[in-house]
Amino acid sequence: MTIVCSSDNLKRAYKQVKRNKGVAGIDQMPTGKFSDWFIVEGELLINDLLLGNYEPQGVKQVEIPKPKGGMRKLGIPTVRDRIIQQSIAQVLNPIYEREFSERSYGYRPRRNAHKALRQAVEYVTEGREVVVDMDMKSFFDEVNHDRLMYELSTKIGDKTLLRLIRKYLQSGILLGGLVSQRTKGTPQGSPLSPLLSNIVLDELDKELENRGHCFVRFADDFSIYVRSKKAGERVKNSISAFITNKLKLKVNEEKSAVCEVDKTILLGHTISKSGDLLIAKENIKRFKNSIRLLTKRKRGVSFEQIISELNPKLRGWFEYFKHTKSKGLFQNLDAWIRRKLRCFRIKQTKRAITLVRFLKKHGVKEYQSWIIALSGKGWWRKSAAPQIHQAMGNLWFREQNLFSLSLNYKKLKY
DNA sequence: GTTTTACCTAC
RNA sequence: GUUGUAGGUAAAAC
Repeated sequence: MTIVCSSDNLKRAYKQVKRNKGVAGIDQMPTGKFSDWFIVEGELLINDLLLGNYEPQGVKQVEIPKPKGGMRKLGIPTVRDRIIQQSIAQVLNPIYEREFSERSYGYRPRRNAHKALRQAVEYVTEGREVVVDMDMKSFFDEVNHDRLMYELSTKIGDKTLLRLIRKYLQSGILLGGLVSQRTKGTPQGSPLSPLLSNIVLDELDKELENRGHCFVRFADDFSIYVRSKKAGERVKNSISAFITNKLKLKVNEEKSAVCEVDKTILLGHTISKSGDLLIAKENIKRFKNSIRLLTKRKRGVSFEQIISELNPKLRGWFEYFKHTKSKGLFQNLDAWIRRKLRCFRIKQTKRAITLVRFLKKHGVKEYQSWIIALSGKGWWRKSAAPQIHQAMGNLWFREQNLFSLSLNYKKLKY
């Protein structure tokens, strides 16, 4: 079988699974222990795979909270199955990558949300200011195994490999088959499922292309850009019909809508009619909450520690949203973060005398220090006082190496 | 060149 | 007995 013929493929798969640092599956074998196990049992495993006798192990069910509320059910395969699936994915990927649509951006090498957004912005600047947002209803639950297997058999000649994939489908490890059907929601978490979802939805891409639509797709979320509301409704209805009748998938009618481009969210962004990217409100709220969590006073955590925890977060968030038009927002957020940190720092002093000593050390007059220290204001009110600003100015934060959203934003523009 | 860490998005 | 997969970005270390 192609996936295990070269030991290099298996090794690469193992490295990838190990790098992801996932937890152990139901057999309790952690990623790090697999190589030891493989030395002893590997030959048997490969033999089973070659003969088509291999049976997948069960999945571990875990629920994690979704960022937008609700829970997401995950089905975590054992490390062994993750490695096998990963090696299958490594073989299938190059085969399918060649023929996938240019407008499909999720789960693919050299493609990402930014490229999808850039394409969407281009559509908008061409005057397509109405967007048809389509949402699939529990996509993985609805995938028809026979359709998928047929599609795979047109590209994959290896019968043993096809049988193995079918086993994964049937055992509910891959797309949530019988095992998960009685529960609500779909377990995800298999290395192969993103690729398979692209294979299933490639048919949709091809149809949209044939009809000449301007669209972007990221996983099961896709948006079609049109010039008028009327055209939008028409497109929505006919694509909806195509999805239910031809693809045998379900459309979530409640979450699918035709609306003005600046009233919908795509990949965490909103696009204005002038073609500017803006950060979606929900994402700003979520971001501020996570900063709040970090700057909540924790026992025995130093100021430097907080900054070093804050920086990667700020940088990561900035990296994702740096292409947006956010000069003012970034400035406001910077100011808000600095105030949070001032508040955190003066809270650390606890007593008035310690606060006075701290302020004096940072160049505030003794008399002024006492005024603020003895004022009845709470910490958050105090943190905005001029004395506090004098002791911990914007420049001071730069010396502490606090990442600045607005400074980095300026840096990329000029 | 290799490794690690952190962050973001989608499911 | 508590966090999966894929893609991406940055930083650090050797």
